[in-house]
Amino acid sequence: MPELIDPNDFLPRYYQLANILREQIANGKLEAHDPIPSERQLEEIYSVSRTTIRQAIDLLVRQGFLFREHGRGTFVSPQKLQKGISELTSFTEDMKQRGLVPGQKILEIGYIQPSEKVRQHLELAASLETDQVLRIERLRLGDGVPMGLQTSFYTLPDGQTITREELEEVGSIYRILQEKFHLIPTEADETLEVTLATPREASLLQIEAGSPLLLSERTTYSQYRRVIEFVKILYRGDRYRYIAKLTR
Amino acid sequence: MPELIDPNDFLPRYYQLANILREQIANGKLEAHDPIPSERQLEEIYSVSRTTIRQAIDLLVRQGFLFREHGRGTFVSPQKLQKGISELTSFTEDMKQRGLVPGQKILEIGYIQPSEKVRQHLELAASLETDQVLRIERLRLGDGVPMGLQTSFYTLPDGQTITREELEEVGSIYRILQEKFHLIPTEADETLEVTLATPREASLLQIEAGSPLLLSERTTYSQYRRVIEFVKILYRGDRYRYIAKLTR
DNA sequence: CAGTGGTCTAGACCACCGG
DNA sequence: CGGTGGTCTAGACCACTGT
Repeated sequence: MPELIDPNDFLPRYYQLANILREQIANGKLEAHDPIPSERQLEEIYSVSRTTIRQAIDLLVRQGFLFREHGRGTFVSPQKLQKGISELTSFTEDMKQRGLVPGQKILEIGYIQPSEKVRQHLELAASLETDQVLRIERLRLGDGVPMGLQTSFYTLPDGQTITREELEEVGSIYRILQEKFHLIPTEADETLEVTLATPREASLLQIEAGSPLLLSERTTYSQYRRVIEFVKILYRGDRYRYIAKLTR
Repeated sequence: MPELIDPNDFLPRYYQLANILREQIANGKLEAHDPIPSERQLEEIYSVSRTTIRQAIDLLVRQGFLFREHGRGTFVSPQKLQKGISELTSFTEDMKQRGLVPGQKILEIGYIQPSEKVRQHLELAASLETDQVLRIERLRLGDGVPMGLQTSFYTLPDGQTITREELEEVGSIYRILQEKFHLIPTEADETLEVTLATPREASLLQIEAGSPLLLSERTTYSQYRRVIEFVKILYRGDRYRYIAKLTR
């Protein structure tokens, strides 16, 4: 017998229904390419309107769990690579998803005069003001070994800032941004390219100078579509692989 | 005065409305962070129901043109990098989006016995059958200069195939897949990593052996969530940059 | 408080697919 | 043809935001 929808639950009904269906996919009650019940049948089963049913199915289609075929039905998608792909994640979350223990070594934290490139990415006016920008340079570790060299830039509200002690204690800047500044990263533009390690980068990453690196540059936006941060990460070419899910 | 919605148009109303709003963003009538009219106002203006309005707005939100704030309104997103980001595109489309003229030189086209890796990506049973797989190796050009070396693998229905002449004439495999086999690429899983050019790769790409390359491996799925192709592209590290849009 | 987006209902007609 | 998903209507109540 199917789990039911509780109209008094704090979760919306379409969301409860999506969870029920996702659960049935996860535990194998529904297998890849199986049809799920039709929208009219689901209306009967769960006593919610078709609009709500469709809202739940829409969500699962966007998340990649189901696909529709006009005139035929709605079916379970075969799940390929791990889920959570092409989602906006912090380095910390990224490592956890890959099954590695994230770590960091803070190399430098302080205010600098931003370069033209950094100013553009942070959307700062090209003024003569001594716009000071918080710069944090960290060696990022996965299971204790160097995975990448990360340099991030922030413009924080008013006289507020992030200290080395805070960062060492909390570990994740995203957590600080969310809890202290109520900024939630919701979107990002990222570019990836290849580059070669300078002597300094090489020694920090424990590789030879001239080794190939994967360079990621990312601008992250808040829930209000304002820039939160600009981040450069140099990943060790031999240890890191980028994963993306594309749709049409 | 706003453009209007034609109930007899072959396009659905929510889609027409989305086009109208997208146009207003494109031509600057609506600027970044401007509020658009409220959903009740849009009901009045365009004489469609609120459900339809919301369907149009949902579409634009997913496409990154608008964002909502509960209790405040719906606003225009600042557009950052060029559109079409993180969408599933063929090499041909990718080059066009970057403003380059796509080109190709077919190096080899024929049937091979797939390696274990290729067989896994194409989801072929690890049987003893002499599963023959179509392999196409092409040098891909942008504005006439080598951008990447592409090797793709296909399992096509029955006795059907793709010939060199066909490919040379049409230019894009995606067009052949769509027009001849009615297969529409709708989703893909992609990984990116760094590698170094072998002597053969280097000479084809007109770079020095040992130069850094960006290696993309992609499995593409049809509208029925079946594997269509497995593609490897080696991009010249000095000429190609990968662009992605991430959401949360 | 009034106005916004978020959720939901109970209908309706259409376009597409299969037998 | 009956069943499927795709679109659409005209309402309703709720949760959140600002003043």
